[in-house]
Amino acid sequence: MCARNINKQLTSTSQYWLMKSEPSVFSICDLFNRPNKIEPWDGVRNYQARNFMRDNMQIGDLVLFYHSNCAEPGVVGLAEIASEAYADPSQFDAQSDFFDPKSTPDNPRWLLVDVRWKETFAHTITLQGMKQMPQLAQMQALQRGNRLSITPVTPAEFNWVLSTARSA
DNA sequence: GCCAACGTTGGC
DNA sequence: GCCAACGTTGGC
Repeated sequence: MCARNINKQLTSTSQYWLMKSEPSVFSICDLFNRPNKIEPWDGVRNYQARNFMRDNMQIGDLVLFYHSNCAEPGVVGLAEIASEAYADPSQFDAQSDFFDPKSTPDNPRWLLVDVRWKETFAHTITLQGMKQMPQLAQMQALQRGNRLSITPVTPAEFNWVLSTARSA
């Protein structure tokens, strides 16, 4: 076993995540329409978000799928982590917006995981609504100034959002 | 489109 | 290692 795997076992902290996507770029409907409903989550270019994928995510972890930078920002559905972290191919593609000339296949800087659709909520759990919920007052994704596209979610927060979505 | 907040870059 | 300049995110 390599050091990284040992580290992952020791430091794994979350089974639940919130992942943001701009629906004009990639929405939960786009995920639903993918073959096998799976999409490689490419384009993450933030070290903290990368480290979550590399060090803490595990296959089967559940994901709150969040639409950002749109008319009604909020959690729109549920997905799951469907792969270990691996090199993001777009970093090697000179035609891609995500091209990184400083990265090499021998030592890739950026990783991704595959994400699989599980559920699309009947109603969006809006950012505005979540801000009113005392149960979510500590939720990392809701803290002022937070811009991370991937954040851990506690089991209590996750269960609250999911039960709210399903009872709406 | 504005702009606050934040991350990254690079000169020194 | 500091920090100013710059780029990006994302709510509004």
